[in-house]
Amino acid sequence: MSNDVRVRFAPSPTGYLHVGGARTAAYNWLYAKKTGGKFILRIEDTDAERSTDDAIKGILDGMEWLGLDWDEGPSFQSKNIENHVEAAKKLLESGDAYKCFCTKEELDAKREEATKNKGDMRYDGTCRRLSPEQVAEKEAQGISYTVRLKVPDDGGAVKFKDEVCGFIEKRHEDIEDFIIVRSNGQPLYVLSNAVDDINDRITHIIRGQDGLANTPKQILIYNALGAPLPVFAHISLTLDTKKAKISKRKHGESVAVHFYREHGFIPWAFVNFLVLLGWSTSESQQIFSRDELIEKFSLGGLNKANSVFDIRADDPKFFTDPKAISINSHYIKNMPVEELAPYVKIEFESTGIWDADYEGAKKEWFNSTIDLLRERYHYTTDFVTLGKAFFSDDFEFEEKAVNKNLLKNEILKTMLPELAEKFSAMEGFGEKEIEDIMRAMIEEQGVKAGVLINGVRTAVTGQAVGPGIFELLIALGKERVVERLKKAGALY
RNA sequence: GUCCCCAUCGUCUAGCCAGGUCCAGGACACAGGCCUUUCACGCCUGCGACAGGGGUUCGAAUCCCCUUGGGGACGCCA
Repeated sequence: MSNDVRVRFAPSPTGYLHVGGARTAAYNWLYAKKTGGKFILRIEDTDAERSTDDAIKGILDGMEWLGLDWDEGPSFQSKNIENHVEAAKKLLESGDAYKCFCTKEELDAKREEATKNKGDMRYDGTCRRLSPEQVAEKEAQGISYTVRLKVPDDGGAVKFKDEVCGFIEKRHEDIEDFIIVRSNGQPLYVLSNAVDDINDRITHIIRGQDGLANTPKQILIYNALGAPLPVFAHISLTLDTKKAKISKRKHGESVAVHFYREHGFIPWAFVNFLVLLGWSTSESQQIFSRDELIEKFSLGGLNKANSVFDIRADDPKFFTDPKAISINSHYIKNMPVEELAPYVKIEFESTGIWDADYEGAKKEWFNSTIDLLRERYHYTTDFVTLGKAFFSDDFEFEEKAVNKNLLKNEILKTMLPELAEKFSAMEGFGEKEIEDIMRAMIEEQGVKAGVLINGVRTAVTGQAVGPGIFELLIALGKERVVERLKKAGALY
């Protein structure tokens, strides 16, 4: 592969980074990594009305969190406006563009008319037919004008090969003379975007299929400007369960990257999930390490058909696409504990139960405890919710668990404190010894094993579920176990 | 309305370009089972799709056409 591949992600900062954008960014990033090329981040902030600094920060934060690092930028499109205007001037001089004096009102009226008659809504070319004298006259009158690209009327077509959509052909007659500069002199997206891509020497444009309709127009601009064409790859769109394009407006937080960060996702797990939405290997492999994904990624694996992001926003069990959860859960269970620990640390810090010793004297204990717990967790946040009792004395007793495992068995009211005594008298706190003591007590009192075991679990963790009891007690430590068992009587 | 794109299990998809090995494979979800002190994990089994119709062919999920369905673009937004 050639080393001068240059790809870009060019979001407009009108809101947080959403899953669709992140997915597009990920494909670009992957392609750059794969080819040893450069990944450029360009913020298309020319819509001053809608662009905000918060959104810029949100996008940058989201990209960083996902680990999608860029090689150049972020550059801001608003800084390049001169270049765009310059390009338009060139186009005007070469005769590839012309001035249009039609007012917005006239245009709106014509469009409305066309809508009413169910006709063509495209520009009718009125000003294209103006003679130089007429143009001069209108200019002399001080009438403001937009600049339109003069689409060839030679009966030809724009033809190009898209890496995912295949060969595409659009007849010139089907493209209207589109506006490239507003009447106030400000360039428009089709122009700005193309000129920036030319200036940034972008070789591969990997973007959503919603950009497909713009492509023939932009190719016309490239051609008129004499710039070499990049390779295009228009990726499928991400739809919601009703098959509509996902948007911030409609779906709110559940499509925001930061939402997943807040809900305890491992960033790479989320990238892994996102990439699979419209891309696959011929083996349908599901889990990829970073290096493996980079190695196996190719534009050819991109699916043409749109894919559905199965947001289950209203489903109490899932809250988002079950597959995303499943992949996250897989990473939590299988990634090296040392790599998981930093993510758990973040949760601890924000909950205020982080202990610096977890990275020092208690590091071994901390790592082995999260290793013990992670088997049944899906999110990093689970460590501070479901797992809180292992790290803090300030934990909740679940009512259901207390009812089922403690209150139903009156005998535990005395057995538990008794067990505390026995544990307390132990020299160490080994698994074998703990089991022997508990088994003996079960025998002695003639209760079912599960009664004591589940009762102890609830008494020391407040929950009805969790790791195997012996491992659990060791993880908790003798001191905490004895203390909590002693207090168990008070729960009745 | 005009132009463009797409179409395999509920969801993500493999297979399609180079037709037979596909009564269609994997993953998630779901159901059942095993394991088990709980809940998970893990393992096993099951449920479940080539949108419809025409062609071409000895043979079509794969090629062609039509229909239907879905999506996108059509803005002096990006």
